[in-house]
Amino acid sequence: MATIRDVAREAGVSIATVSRILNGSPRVSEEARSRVQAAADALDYWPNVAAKNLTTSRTHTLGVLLPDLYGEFFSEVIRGIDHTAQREGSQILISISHANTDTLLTTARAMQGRTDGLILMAPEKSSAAAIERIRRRFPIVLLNPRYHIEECSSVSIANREAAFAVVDHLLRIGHATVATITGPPGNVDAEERLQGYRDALKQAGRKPDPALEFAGDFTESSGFRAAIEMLRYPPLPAAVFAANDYMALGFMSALGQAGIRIPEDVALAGFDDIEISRYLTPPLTTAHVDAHQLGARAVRLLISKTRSAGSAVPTHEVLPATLVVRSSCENTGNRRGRHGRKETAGTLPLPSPPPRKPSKKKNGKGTGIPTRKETQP
Amino acid sequence: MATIRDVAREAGVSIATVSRILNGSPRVSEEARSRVQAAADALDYWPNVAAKNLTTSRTHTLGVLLPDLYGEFFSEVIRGIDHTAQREGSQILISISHANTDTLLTTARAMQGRTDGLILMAPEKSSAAAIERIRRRFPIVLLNPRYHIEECSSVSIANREAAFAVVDHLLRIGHATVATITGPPGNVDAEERLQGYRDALKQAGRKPDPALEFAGDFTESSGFRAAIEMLRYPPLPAAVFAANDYMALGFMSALGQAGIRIPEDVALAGFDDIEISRYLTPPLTTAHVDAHQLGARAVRLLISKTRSAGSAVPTHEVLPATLVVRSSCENTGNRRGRHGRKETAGTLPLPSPPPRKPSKKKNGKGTGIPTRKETQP
DNA sequence: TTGTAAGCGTTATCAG
DNA sequence: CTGATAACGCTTACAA
Repeated sequence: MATIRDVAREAGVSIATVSRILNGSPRVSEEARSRVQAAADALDYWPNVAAKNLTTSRTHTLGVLLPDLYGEFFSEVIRGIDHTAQREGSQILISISHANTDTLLTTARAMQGRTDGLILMAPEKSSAAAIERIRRRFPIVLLNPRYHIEECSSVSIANREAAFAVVDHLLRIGHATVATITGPPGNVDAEERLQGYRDALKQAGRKPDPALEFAGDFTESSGFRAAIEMLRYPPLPAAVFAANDYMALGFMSALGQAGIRIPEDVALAGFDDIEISRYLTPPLTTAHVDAHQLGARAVRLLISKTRSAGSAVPTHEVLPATLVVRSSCENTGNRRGRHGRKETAGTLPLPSPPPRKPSKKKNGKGTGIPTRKETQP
Repeated sequence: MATIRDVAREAGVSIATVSRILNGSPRVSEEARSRVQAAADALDYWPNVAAKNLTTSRTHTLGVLLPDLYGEFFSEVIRGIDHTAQREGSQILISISHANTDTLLTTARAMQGRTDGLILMAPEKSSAAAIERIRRRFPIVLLNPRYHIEECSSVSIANREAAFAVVDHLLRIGHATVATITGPPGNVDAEERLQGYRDALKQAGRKPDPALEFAGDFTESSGFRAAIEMLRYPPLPAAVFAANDYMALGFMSALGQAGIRIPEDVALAGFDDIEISRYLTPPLTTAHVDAHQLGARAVRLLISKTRSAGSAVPTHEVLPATLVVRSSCENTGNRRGRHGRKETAGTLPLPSPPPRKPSKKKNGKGTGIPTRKETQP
């Protein structure tokens, strides 16, 4: 492949001149400029980015270290990161699935010299030590985990507040007992959501009951298993708060098989508002998390950090989550009654179009939980 | 940050020795080894990867250029890529959303010197010219698009064959008319699936009817709109094949609102088998695509290509897709009859656990369409 | 076994 | 405005 030297020779100038021209330096003659451009085009010259990185010690690349996520949340976070990075003229070097502190460190090492900073999502508390070592070498922004490492900037989700809002809603509309299906132990999101659940109960004057806290791990199948567990020891709770939508999905599936109706027999709410939640039967009440925004914020924070060269004080942004009320949590007051779904007559009523996502308000730092009542999609 | 020179000074050896030791060269004295290790640890030395890339002209990094995908398919492809790359000791540099040929080229340029090869997914046919330029500089593997660029290795999905199998199934179980909701025009997957649909009709002795081909664009809302369109001009077709699951989802949602039942009033099938398809009411018949595998294959192909230094002939792998039959496409022979779902008695039957994914058979190159009949999840 | 020194492809600092 | 030339941090002959 052609190097800057080839271009210089072809254009009959020095490599310094080529470099200047190709980087848009102002003090160059029009004549040299056109000769160099022609030569570069003729040779189809692409600069070697690694070499450029080395001399400038700027890479215009952001490292992204994620746990082994999957599904929509994962994809939206990445999209948010990449879109924003692209707008800021940066690329992203991704690595997923750092199982443990060791691989986390290894991956971070592989970023040395190739990234200007790191976006790091490590929901396990045990990674704190590794993070401490990493942050001495890179500007970093922590994604999501709110167990504060005060020295690092972070952007996280108002898990506790939103979970509180969800459960509070269930209680307010009259559900007598509210159970929960938790996320994996040691996971910060899971713990914060559980805390929100408990706080809501307490505020309503009820004591959290361990028998109502079913262990899950954020997978559908764990929601499915939790349902089986509940069915084994009746009576069913009036309502269930699953710590994420996937578990709610598994829960619904199990109940469907057992012939139990939602919300008539059990009300249900989830967390995350994954795309399909609104399409379920019934549509799922949940807390909407703007994953795209989460990634976007992290990038902006990180980029501003790399610009101010470490002098800046760490910022902690908390993204609010929106309570989205759909029919899965209704209190029909009609437990074990007749069919909820009405029989349709022979005519074919035209449905209304699906609702759009909530407008993305830019009210960044608040932790207030906006509520939205959604009609049937 | 400490460089190799600092370590050398600290250990009292030359930088060459440090390099040798840190890269596990055999011919070094035990004494030097321990001194260097100690120095490296003390200084917390992390080698600069960009510099290493420059000297060795190997990066152990794979570039991944994707269109603006989202959702599970996207996330699974990336996971498949990253997992496999990690196992092969490589990292991935991702860039998504190359809207057009221009940005595609720009992004590829940013990879120069930083990646050993490129995995490229560009479902729009118009990118062919750009691909042609890129492949002169990098070993590349094309993901998915089967409009053959013979010179490039590729791994793609048996879109046509699987779509054929789906529609063929609908016809075989007795659905008189089968409509389709298509993907966006110009998209290779969409076109191949449409072709499979038409071929199945033809094989059954029917002429494809443009009035039964509804235009969609792979989004839920386009499925929703297609449903409205169908409702506007009765009668409904006996069955509908949506070119992906998201559109099937939107379709179901619209029909649910209109009080039309699936499969009693209209049978439905999708494509992709996204995670939630099995949890829908009713569970969705679809073609299972192993997105993770797709990514994994691409990585293996690319890595073997980088090793054999361009001498190898291009390989074209086609990943089969599995027809997954669930209840959304049943022929109840009971159109507009009574409720399909049986009323449940007072007892609570325990559901069976959710079905697992099909076992990932390693029967790579075939295009045969394995079929799987799935009981209710 | 170890050290010296020549690159790798750029940018950036000087003189001119 | 332009050209030498010294970095950048590392690997790797080639000598010793």
